[in-house]
Amino acid sequence: MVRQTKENAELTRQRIIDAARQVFLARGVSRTSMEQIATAAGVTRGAVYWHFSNKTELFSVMREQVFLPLIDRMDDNLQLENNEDPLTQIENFLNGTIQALNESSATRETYEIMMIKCEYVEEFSEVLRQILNNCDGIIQKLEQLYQRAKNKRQLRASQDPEQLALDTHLFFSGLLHMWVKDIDGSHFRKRTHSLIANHIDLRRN
Amino acid sequence: MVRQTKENAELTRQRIIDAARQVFLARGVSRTSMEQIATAAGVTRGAVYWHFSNKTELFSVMREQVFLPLIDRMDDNLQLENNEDPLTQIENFLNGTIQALNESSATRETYEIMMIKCEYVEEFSEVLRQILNNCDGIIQKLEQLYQRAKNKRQLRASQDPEQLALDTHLFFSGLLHMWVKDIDGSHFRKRTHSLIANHIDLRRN
DNA sequence: TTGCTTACATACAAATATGAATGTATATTA
DNA sequence: TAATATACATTCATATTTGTATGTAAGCAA
Repeated sequence: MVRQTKENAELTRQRIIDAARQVFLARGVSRTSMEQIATAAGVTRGAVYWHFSNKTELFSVMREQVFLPLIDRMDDNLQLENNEDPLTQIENFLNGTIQALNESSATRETYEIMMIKCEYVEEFSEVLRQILNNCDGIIQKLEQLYQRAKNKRQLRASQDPEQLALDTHLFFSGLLHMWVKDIDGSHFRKRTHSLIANHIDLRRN
Repeated sequence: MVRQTKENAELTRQRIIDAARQVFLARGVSRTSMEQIATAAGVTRGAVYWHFSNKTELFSVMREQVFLPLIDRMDDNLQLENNEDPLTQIENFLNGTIQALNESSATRETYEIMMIKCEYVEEFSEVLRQILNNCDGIIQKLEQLYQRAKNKRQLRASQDPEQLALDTHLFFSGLLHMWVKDIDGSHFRKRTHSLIANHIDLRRN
């Protein structure tokens, strides 16, 4: 088979991305060779290089396929116009992210690759900066929501929205890391819901 | 120079470990070759292979040089016999760990390597399990301290020591990650102290 | 239908890495 | 002080990986 139709080529491209995710997950990004990805996708390196100029680009595409939609969802979920009560809105946002991990293996695997199967050096340190920037956005939105909660007297007195937002972000950042590392689910995965509820409850008036 | 005295050999060994840390930090563990480590240490690969059987062993030794003392310090700091008030004890423990990062570049660099310059696959997944186990120990001790705090009526009513311990652990886990990633210090490093104080304050009666 | 392009496969050259084997001069020990 | 073990350096054989270059059959446009 030498020349595919356009749609088939698109399928091949996606198969390569999926294969890359599998191999990255199993062997780590650095140890993964283009040959291994090609084999896993059922093509040769020629095909991989035709679709992607190198491993870094392939990694970026894989990452963006999962993260761009995720960021959109976050933006939706953290909208200020939402008329739910702010604290519940935050809780829903946190739960929603965990739900995305539970429901989509591509999302789950990509998170795992990015957290414990990737070394952030050279070309990859750019990715780190993007992550940091994304964090900033989330923190800002959390702060605004906490501010609204404060205005509505939902918070116990003397709580600073900025500090609460940072605390929540760090909590959730830690939770995601533990969720990913806790592969067998015994420690954290099963308790996520109550951990989040408790975290929010600490703030409630 | 062909045969060193025992003490000199020990110095060489330590130079190799320090060199490995530098190269791991700059290039990531996977991309680092024994040759690069040797060059950085001012020896040849022969010397490196003489002291360490392979890169994995060298990595483990580097890690343990920093983490074993650190775990000891944690154990000391979280002792129940300490007669300080429990919440302050937790706060001191958290601040102490951050202080260790600030004061020792070896500690700081090793943390950074382990968090964003290492891929936890194959031989390295064992390390992940060790980390998880260590976390369990910390969580348990935090829980006991929160229990003592509760007995002393330091906590606001209806707070569960186990949940508080988990929340604190996740907060601190996230903080360490952000601390490491936030290289230029603009986002988190400078505010660590107040973040910790605020986290503990949320619990105080 | 012809001719150009596409979507790959195959082949090639260069670089890099590893572990082990071997060499060797000096510490150390008996 | 002779024998041996140590602390390396040097050499070697063997993989692996990468990017590119080239080949090729089939799709597609004119």
